[in-house]
Amino acid sequence: MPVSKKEMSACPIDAMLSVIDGRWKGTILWRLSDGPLRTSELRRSIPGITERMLIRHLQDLVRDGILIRHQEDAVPPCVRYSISKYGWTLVPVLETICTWGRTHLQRLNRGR
Amino acid sequence: MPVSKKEMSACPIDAMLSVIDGRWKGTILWRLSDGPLRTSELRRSIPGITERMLIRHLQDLVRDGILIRHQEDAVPPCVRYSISKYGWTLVPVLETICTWGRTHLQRLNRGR
DNA sequence: AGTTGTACTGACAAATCTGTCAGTACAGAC
DNA sequence: GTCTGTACTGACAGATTTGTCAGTACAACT
Repeated sequence: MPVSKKEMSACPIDAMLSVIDGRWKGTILWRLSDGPLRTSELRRSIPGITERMLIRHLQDLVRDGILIRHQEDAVPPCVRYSISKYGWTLVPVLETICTWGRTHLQRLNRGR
Repeated sequence: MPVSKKEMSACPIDAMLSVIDGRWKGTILWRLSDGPLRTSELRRSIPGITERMLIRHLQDLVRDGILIRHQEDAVPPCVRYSISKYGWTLVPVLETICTWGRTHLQRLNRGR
């Protein structure tokens, strides 16, 4: 049995979660849904994230086909990330998740 | 900065994922969406899960208000879990996740 | 009398994920 | 000539999650 869901079960729920699961992936996609950003712009727009984690998550998302990496061959390097056509199919799902999450947060706050 | 999303950020996406995140939680909810089950029935219906993990996840889900634990005081003990009214608001979200996950799995299979 | 089944807990090992730190190569600013 | 910024990699520590194993108390069955 796989220890992690990332090792890919045939369960569609697990398959979906393996794509957005990661401490910062939701936030990254959220930022990029307003338009493409450079690596350093993303880093500055997400308080608390480290460069290392940002790049690891970006690579995951590119590998899964959600993001596209545009590199302009220049010095200093200039890399821009954008949501792919396929990635856009994920955005409405994130919005559904977000809507439920918002009511959940309200429920938690009412609870005390 | 929290190491884990479980420590509760204000991000609605993270809040939602913290509820269903866990190696087997999706599967547990999936099984229970067909109706209440006893602990041991759940365990037998989910191949690969251990009793320890099942119980840990069940307790999380009860704590989050998603499941209800019905105990009949009898020997041997008889405990049944069902999805709460609040938990049912989560089910359509899981279905959305599942739908996307299914197309994602198809895409992965076409890719080789 | 020994085994099985029920629903759980506690202690701990193993796997995985996240964060920290140093280092790369080059350009432009000071 | 030193410092800053760019986009990354590699090695490793620390945290978190998952899995393994033993143990509980009682009843029913053989």
